[in-house]
Amino acid sequence: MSSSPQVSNAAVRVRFAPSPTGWLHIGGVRTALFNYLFAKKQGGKFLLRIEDTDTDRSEQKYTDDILSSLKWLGMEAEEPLLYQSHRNKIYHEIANSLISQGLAYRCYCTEAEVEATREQMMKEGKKPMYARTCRERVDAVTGRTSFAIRAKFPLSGLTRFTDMIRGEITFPNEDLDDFVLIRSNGVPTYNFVVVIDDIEMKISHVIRGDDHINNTPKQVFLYEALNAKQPLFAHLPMILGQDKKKLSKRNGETSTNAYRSEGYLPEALLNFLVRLGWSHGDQELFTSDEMIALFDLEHVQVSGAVFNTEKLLWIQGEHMRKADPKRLLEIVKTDFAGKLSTTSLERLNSAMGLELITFVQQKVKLVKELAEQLHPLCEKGVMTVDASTLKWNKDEVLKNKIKDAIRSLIAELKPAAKEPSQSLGAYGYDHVKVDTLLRALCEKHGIKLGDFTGPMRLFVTGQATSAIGLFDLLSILSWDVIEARLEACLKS
RNA sequence: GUCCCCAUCGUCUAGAGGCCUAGGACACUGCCUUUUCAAGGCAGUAACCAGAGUUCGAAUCUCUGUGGGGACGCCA
Repeated sequence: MSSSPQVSNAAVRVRFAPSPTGWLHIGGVRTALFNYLFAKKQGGKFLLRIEDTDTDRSEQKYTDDILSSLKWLGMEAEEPLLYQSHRNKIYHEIANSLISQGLAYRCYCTEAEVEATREQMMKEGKKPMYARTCRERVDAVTGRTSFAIRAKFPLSGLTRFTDMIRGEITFPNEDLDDFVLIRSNGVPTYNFVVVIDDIEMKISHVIRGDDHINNTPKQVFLYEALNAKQPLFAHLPMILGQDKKKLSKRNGETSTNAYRSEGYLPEALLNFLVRLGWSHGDQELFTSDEMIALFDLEHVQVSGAVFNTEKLLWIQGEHMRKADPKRLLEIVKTDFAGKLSTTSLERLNSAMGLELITFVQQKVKLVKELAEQLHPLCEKGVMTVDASTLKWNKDEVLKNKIKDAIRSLIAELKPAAKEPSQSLGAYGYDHVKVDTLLRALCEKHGIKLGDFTGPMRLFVTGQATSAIGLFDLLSILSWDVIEARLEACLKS
């Protein structure tokens, strides 16, 4: 995504902070996008942090995927990435300092004990929480060496913060837990490190999914405990599946690379995503520059949005038609080479290939479909086709008339193509001329144009449905290929 | 269960008290165009969760109810 010149506002710093425990989630992309757009619009910076504190589930391949997908989408970090796994020492120092200030404490309870009280409270109809057994403990428990570190969260009062999208949100402190800062295995938790790192990175605006609203009071407590200035919070509505529940693998495709391999263009995916929870009047279609110029938090929706694949496909089609054919050619070559043969790929690189793309991109929506359409058109030989559905199978007389007409057509075109490997377009047979010629032949042989073109289209395009008209094909494809395919048609 | 958030066509949304007999888009239906159609053009169906209040006036403000979602982890 390119960025138009904006006023520089160095104070605006936002981040996208995924955890590398899965492929880049499409909902994560929307979060990243809103952060990115906000930063670009304000002239601030977009940063990236890898939240890999969950050592069991974090994997390098997922980090690689997140980075390559973001690059594909044109949203790259403007400062070096921060990896939480590299900052363990700092987290421990801060935790210990909180203990010495009386803002955190060591908890010697085992996970099983904590789990037991949680279940008990649930049964009693209370909010499941830690029983605060170790909160006022002064010494270590005899016989136990392993401990977690917990926040000493206030027992009463209110914690509030202002959300830029929803206004003031208030939580009674008594409903909040003494959450864990450092696990007994020494690994710090999300709620703890997110605050430390946002302070370290000088994040001014935390823009994230609204599933984090409930985490915010815990984090507000930590900002105060660490004596740091709170960032401004903006909680985005969730992206929902068709079942109106949080989008997950169960109710829709969530990995970004899946959309790429389906043949979606990055700008189309972003355009679709930006309209999920944000609007600018009646405008549906945005270029990447327009998104940056128009984006604002004021028009972000508060309620969840269902991920609508049909609309995504429509937006994709709109962007496909506007895309630069040269760029589409490159995408076909890098992402969809497998849809073509060595020969068709080679011939696609010619002027003919580019001309075909300009036609096919008007009809087809996905780049994958573009590649599939292009293959038989660029192949040199005769394609195997299923002629059983042709109308002429039911009418022997018609079939002969059509074949006669095709013979006449070959007889007329063959001498015209002085160099058979050239296209007839090179000899003046453009769309209009082909049109006139075919209509004249139909009249002469007493057949309908539709009946005439049916079998020809099947054999020339090599497929049942073609995104490009026969008249155009006859002038674009090289004559030797057309002739061979028409001959095959005569033999069928 | 407890806490938090939310509530306009099937879906994405416009809407900041009168401009709303609620607008746009996707999808759907019909028609047109046409050399196939998967493109294009035109038209149509379709919504303010309910009830009270505030007001001359409410989709817009308040309250209650209902419904939905999210969070309640030594996941992030």
